[in-house]
Formats: sequence, C-alpha cells, structure tokens
Amino acid sequence: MATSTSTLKRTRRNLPAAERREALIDCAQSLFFSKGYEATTIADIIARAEVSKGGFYHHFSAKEDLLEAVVARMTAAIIEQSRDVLANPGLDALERLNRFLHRTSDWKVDNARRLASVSRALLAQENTLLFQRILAAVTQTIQPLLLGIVKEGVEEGVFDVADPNLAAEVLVSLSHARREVIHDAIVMAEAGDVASGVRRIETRMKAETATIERLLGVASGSLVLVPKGAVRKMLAALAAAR
Amino acid sequence: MATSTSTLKRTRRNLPAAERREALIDCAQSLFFSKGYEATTIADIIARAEVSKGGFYHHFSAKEDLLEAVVARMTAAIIEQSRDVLANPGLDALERLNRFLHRTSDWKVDNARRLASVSRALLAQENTLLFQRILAAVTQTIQPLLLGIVKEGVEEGVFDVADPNLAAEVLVSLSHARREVIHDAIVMAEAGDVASGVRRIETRMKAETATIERLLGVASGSLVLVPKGAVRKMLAALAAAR
DNA sequence: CTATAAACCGACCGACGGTCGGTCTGCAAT
DNA sequence: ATTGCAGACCGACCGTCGGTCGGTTTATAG
Repeated sequence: MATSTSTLKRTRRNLPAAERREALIDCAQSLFFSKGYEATTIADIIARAEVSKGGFYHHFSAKEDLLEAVVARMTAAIIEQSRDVLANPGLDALERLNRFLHRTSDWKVDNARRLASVSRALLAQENTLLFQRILAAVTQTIQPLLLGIVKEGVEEGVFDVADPNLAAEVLVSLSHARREVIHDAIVMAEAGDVASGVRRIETRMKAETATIERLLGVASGSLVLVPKGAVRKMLAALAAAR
Repeated sequence: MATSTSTLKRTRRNLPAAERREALIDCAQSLFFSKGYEATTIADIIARAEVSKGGFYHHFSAKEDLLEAVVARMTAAIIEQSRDVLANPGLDALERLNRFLHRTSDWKVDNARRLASVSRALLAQENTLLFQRILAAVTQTIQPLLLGIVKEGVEEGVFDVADPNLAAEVLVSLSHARREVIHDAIVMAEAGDVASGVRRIETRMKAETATIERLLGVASGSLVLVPKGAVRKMLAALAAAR
C-alpha cells in the first residue's frame, strides 16, 4: 500500500551545499530587507527558496546563524577591497588615506543603485539589528586599517595626533554618521532633484574634510574625502534610472 | 460545588497602577540586565513580580512596550538633569560646555557603584538591543543641547566651527565611545588596581580634550572635560566597596 | 550493483508572546 | 449597610515560530 512517501515532492533537486546555502542567503537577505530580521520567518524563507525545514537546518544551525551569513556576505566585498590598502608602499600616509577614501567612494558611484536600495532597507526602523551587525563588522575591519595609516602618518611626521586610536575611532564614526546624509541625498536624487542631493552631501563633506584635517593636524586642503564630481555622478545615475 | 475559583491565589493585592507598573519595570530591568532582553521571558518577569499573565498585559501592551518603559526610566534622570543647561545665561559657550560636562562626571562620581553594574550589564553581548535603545534615547536629548551650545559659541566667536551639526555629532559619539574605556577602568578598579584605571581614563580624556579643542577651535587648555581628581575619586569609591 | 555519505523531507515538539472571558477589590453613591 | 461600577487581576487557552528527528532520496565512488 501507499507509504508515507507517496506524495513526495517531485521537484526535489540535490544541489551542492554551497549553492543551496547561497540560494538561502539570497532569499533571506531579500526578506530581511523588506520585512526585517525578526519579522521574517524560517517558513517565509524556505517557502521562497523551495526547501524544506529539514533542508534549511541541514545548512544552517539556527536563524541567528543565517543572519551571520547574510552579514558576512554583505561585508565581504567591503572587507576584501579594503585589505590591499597596505599594498602601496611608496606613498605617504596622507596619500594612502586619500586613496583609501576614494576607493570607497568609487565603489559607491559604481554601485549607486544597489547602494540606494540597501541604504533604504537598512535605515528602516525594523532593521536596526541587521544594520548594527553590519556596522560592527565593517568597523572591525576598517578601524584597524585606519589606525595603521594614522600611526604611520604620525611616525612620518605627516599627521599630528595625540592618540591614533582615538583618531581612528573618530574617522570611523564620522563615516558611519555620513550614511544618514547620503540616504537623504539619495531620496532627493530619486525624486529627480539631483542638485539638492549634491548640495546636501557636499556641504557635509566639506565640513567633514575640515574636521578631519584639524583632527589629523594637516594643512587645510590636503585631504580630499571624495573625488571631484563623484557625488554628482552617483546621484545622476540614480535620477536617470528612476 | 467547588467553582473554578476554589484555588485562587490568596496573596492577590490590588495595587495602584503606577506602583504595579513600577514593580514590573523593576523586575524586568533586573532580569534584562542579567539575562538580556530576548532571553527574558514574560513568564520570568511575572513570576518574580508575583503577577499573572493577565495582570501583566493589563499594564503593558507588549513585551516591546515594557522595554520602552525600562529605557524611558533609565534615561529619565539623565534627560532631566540635562534640561537646565540652558539656564545659565551669564556664561559664554565654553563655560557652559565645561559646566555641562562636569555635571555629567559629577553624577558618575556620586553613582559610581550603580554606574559599574549598569556598565557591566549593558556592555555584555546579549544586551546590544537594550544598550542601543538607551544610546539612542540619550543622544536624542544630548545632541540638540550640545548643538545649541556650539551654535551659541560660534555666534559669540568663542568657537570656530564650520558645521555646528557635525561638531555636536562628534561630541556625542566621543562620549559614547568613552564608555568602553570607562568600563575597562571600572574593571581594573574593582580588581583593586585604582592607579591603572585612573591612568587608562586620564590618557583617554587627555586625548579627547585635545581632539575637542581642535574640533571647536579653542585654545589648548581652555576645555576641562573632567574636573581634576574626579576620576580617582570615582574609582577609589569602587575599590573601597569591593 | 551496492555501499556510503550527503542532501533533503515534513511531521512533530516545546516555548513563548499574546488573548479573552471572567473574577475580585476598593470605593463612591444611594 | 447595600449596591454598582471601574479597573486591577487571574489563568486557561491559542497561534506561531524556531528547532528536532527519524527517515527517504540522490549522487558518487568502488
């Protein structure tokens, strides 16, 4: 007679673990973004990924584990591309700092659209947890890097800083606080008002530049937080694609 | 025959709503501190408070509501005592800033023991959420206050700052980052090593003072983040009480 | 063809946040 | 004193959700 296996899903496909994992992370990320981590159910995720409960728990030990995987994947790119900052031995600390900052903003220009949607999702009320995790992960990579640059700058006599640790801390926290401004500008650009968005960001950047120059004790004008025209380019891309 | 009320709790006492609420918040806070918000169950709370499920939900609409109440009560004191900073009209901005900072550190000296236990609890891994909520609440009060002072200072010509908003932001984030250092020092003091703790905090404070002086464009030495001897007094109180 | 490991299934479980119909208490008006 | 009422309080019950487990299916190596 018919066993309990009679109505088995015929769509079952064994995937290599890495692929399944990736697929699950995809679904989870998209759901986390739209509903938030807490409000997203394992049932939601496995429904979208077309995997059973057991299948899910074969790849992840807990919901928390999945969260970590999402954060890890999101931060991997940033962490990876930051790692080779130390690879320019010929440059002094100030130049290195500028390069480092530019690479970040170059990425933002290239990935404007993705940045916009991620930014929207993460600043939402229900996503504090996810956002916090990402900030923590990024900080953990970026801060030591910046600390290294600052320390080197002090040794070279390029920077004048009492406590490199504190300086690195401030640099990181400034970059985090910046996101809010960037998000505002994105909203403006997506509404078609690129000019306002550009103004918003550049005002902020100007103030930040002055602040950091003072903080590091370098001459006014020697620091370039973001390349000329980069802001406009990024926001224009958004306005064009709306 | 015996109705369903036969085994009613004889210890039931109707309290005024405010008192019950307070009692529940007490229990919740203590449990949140020791186990974290997520790990604390409504069942835990009502068991300790000796109140039924229904009784609890008569006073709070949800667990989240209780969290808000805990945060509100914890931040109420800080918010309250900060409010009258604007009440010294005769002083210039620099003086006002110093007063404001001193009041904060005075409070820390007076409440060293409580500060120690709260600090321990909030920096624990499982309490990120609670900590974040408190930071947000405090920031929301403190930052506008500092912004006011900075703006006034700029008008008076006492401060030289491009963007008062940014300056206020940095001031707040510095004060938040400070907690970690303070916590380290508390641990040292409680282990009996007051000297190391004092050194740790004062090194940090010195660097912060220099940073803020640069940030605000005031002369070196004009800012006094923390009154002389305050750090030692606070940590000594902890060492004595261990 | 068979053995073995890994991918996958889905019924089931216990815990937890939250609800609901009702009871009990204190107090004010009669 | 009695009654009526509001609101403090009770606890059985519910739906949901994260997580488990015994077992089945698929892929692969020998």
